[in-house]
Amino acid sequence: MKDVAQHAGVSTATVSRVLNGHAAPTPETRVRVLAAIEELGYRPNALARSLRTTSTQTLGLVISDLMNPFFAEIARAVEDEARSHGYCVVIGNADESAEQEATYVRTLLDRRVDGLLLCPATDDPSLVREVSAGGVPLVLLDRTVRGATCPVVRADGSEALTSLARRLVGAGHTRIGVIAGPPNTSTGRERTDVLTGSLGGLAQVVHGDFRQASGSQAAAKLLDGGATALVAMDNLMGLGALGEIRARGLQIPHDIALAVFDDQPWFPLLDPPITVIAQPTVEMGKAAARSLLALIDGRQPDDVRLTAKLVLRGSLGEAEL
Amino acid sequence: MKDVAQHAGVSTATVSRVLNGHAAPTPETRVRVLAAIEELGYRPNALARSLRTTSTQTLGLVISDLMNPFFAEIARAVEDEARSHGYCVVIGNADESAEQEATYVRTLLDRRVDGLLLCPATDDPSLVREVSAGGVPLVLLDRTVRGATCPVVRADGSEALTSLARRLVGAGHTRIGVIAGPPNTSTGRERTDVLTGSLGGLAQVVHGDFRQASGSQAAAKLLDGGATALVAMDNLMGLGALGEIRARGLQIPHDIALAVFDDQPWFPLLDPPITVIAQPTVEMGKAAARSLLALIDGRQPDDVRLTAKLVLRGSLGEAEL
DNA sequence: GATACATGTGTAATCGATTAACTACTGCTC
DNA sequence: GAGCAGTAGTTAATCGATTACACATGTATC
Repeated sequence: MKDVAQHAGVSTATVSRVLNGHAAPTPETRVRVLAAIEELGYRPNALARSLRTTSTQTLGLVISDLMNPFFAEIARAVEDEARSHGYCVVIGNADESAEQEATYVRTLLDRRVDGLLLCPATDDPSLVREVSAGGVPLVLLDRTVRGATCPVVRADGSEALTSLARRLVGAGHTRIGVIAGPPNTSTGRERTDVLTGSLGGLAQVVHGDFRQASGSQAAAKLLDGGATALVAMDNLMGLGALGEIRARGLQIPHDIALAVFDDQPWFPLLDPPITVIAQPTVEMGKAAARSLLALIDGRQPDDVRLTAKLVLRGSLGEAEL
Repeated sequence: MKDVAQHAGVSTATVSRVLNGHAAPTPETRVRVLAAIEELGYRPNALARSLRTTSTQTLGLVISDLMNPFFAEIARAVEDEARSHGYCVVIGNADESAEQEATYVRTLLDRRVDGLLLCPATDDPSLVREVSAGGVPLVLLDRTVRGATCPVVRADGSEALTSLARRLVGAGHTRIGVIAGPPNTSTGRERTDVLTGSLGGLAQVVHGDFRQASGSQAAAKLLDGGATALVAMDNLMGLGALGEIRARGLQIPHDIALAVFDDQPWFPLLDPPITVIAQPTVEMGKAAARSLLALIDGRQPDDVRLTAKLVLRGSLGEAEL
């Protein structure tokens, strides 16, 4: 910057003003400075700028797993929305581990992100409190924690789940296997509670960990238990369940009915196509980014609840008639 | 930091020394300082540290699309490897657009990333030159550019592709549709060249853009042209092709043979399971991260070429016998 | 007891920007 | 021509760390 100033015959203050679009400099000076910048190929140091202004124009996003297409799409949406407002996004992979999540959150705070989006690995509120205590704007995404005091953006699958339950019961299923998420995550618990609630005593629940392998194992256990219908509570466990069903040579929906929470582009390609509860993923990501930006801006955004929808495609068999 | 120093009755220099594990401070002083840090909940400002040390412990990763599972997995692998070496990764989504790619690269340079991983959207070398001119360590991943002067990490599918071609020809296919990537990307061009080369005159090529919709369109065109086999050059275009095949009610492999470049976890679940050329995605990501870290470390890593493998699953029909 | 040397800590410059406070100049009014 | 306002630009403090250098103290050497 000093070089540019010298080159243009002005002080660094003037260069800075030109850069930040202040009113002061004459058009003439402005042109000279811009020419010098151009000529020297000068690019301002964002670190120095941030240190001085205490704003990094960066959001932190901590999610459980980038390879889970659900979170990848969320990340994509957050990134798009943030960029359109001039913000960058730093993504942290927590790998469904609370410690790694905490590590990442602290790293991001150390780097002075302007705000943080978090998909908490567990519903333990201590990390959230730590962030809030630091005064950093925080929005929870997809999952919440016990007694959360910050804005939360999530999907509401209650209606879809009860409707799904009604259909399964109506079609005469009496042993319905639920491949549930971890009970210490809000989504894991809530979805399962709603579904088993509407199923009366017909549900058998096995908890997985939102990963493919656990889906296979849970499916195996439930099939052994005589289940005639399976509901997987996220797309990766659904993938695992599908693998197990295939490995046993079972036919959907004749031998086993299947529904999965969270849609994927390839579900319609299976034979039969898979019935799902589709979450408005992109909208969730965008809404969360918007809420966070509002918070950074000093406003106090409301919680957002977007409804997930039951999409019937054939894998439930007669339950869809 | 000043507060901590005061609290511990030492100077900021000593605090800094304790923080950075210098030999100097007495165990006694060290304990006092650490106690003060603990008590005040002090966390060093990474921005200030970076400004002074000119090292951010951050890598930049610019990819085409986070929602493409191939890139998501790459990102995941890069992130894992980087973290295990104490580095963070900032991910930028270029959306297969050269301008957006350039914008992102510049943003990352402005933030003084210690090194950059780039999956170039086109094979135009100007952006690469710009980065190199700035003296920032750079490694290309998956794709290269014309006359690249930096390390490149990519998959080599030649063997798998020629082997695939041999099988298709051997099975008597005479009109083989190739859903190719954009000709201005190195992977798009090279894969297509190798395949059409080994197919003699039997190939019909339609170019897509590595996205699902283009895969459907290309498949439609090729099917209209009488193709009896399709090869999609990436997983998203493969997804699109599958959709088109299904929409027309065609049976794989009876009516149409299909192979896809790049494996996905759900390909084995289709009926029949899809034959693919599997890339060592995770290894690519890790290798690229390692190369970049080596470069940052002042060493001069070699190019890496990992071989992609043909995985026969049934969607080629008699070509697999 | 003076000299040298090691050791632990403090002082102050530095990284590269922003910005409040100040100065110099121009032009206008009375 | 003094006084005042307004404008363009400079000087220097500041953000929060690191680190070269200086300094004080304690120990070993002759």
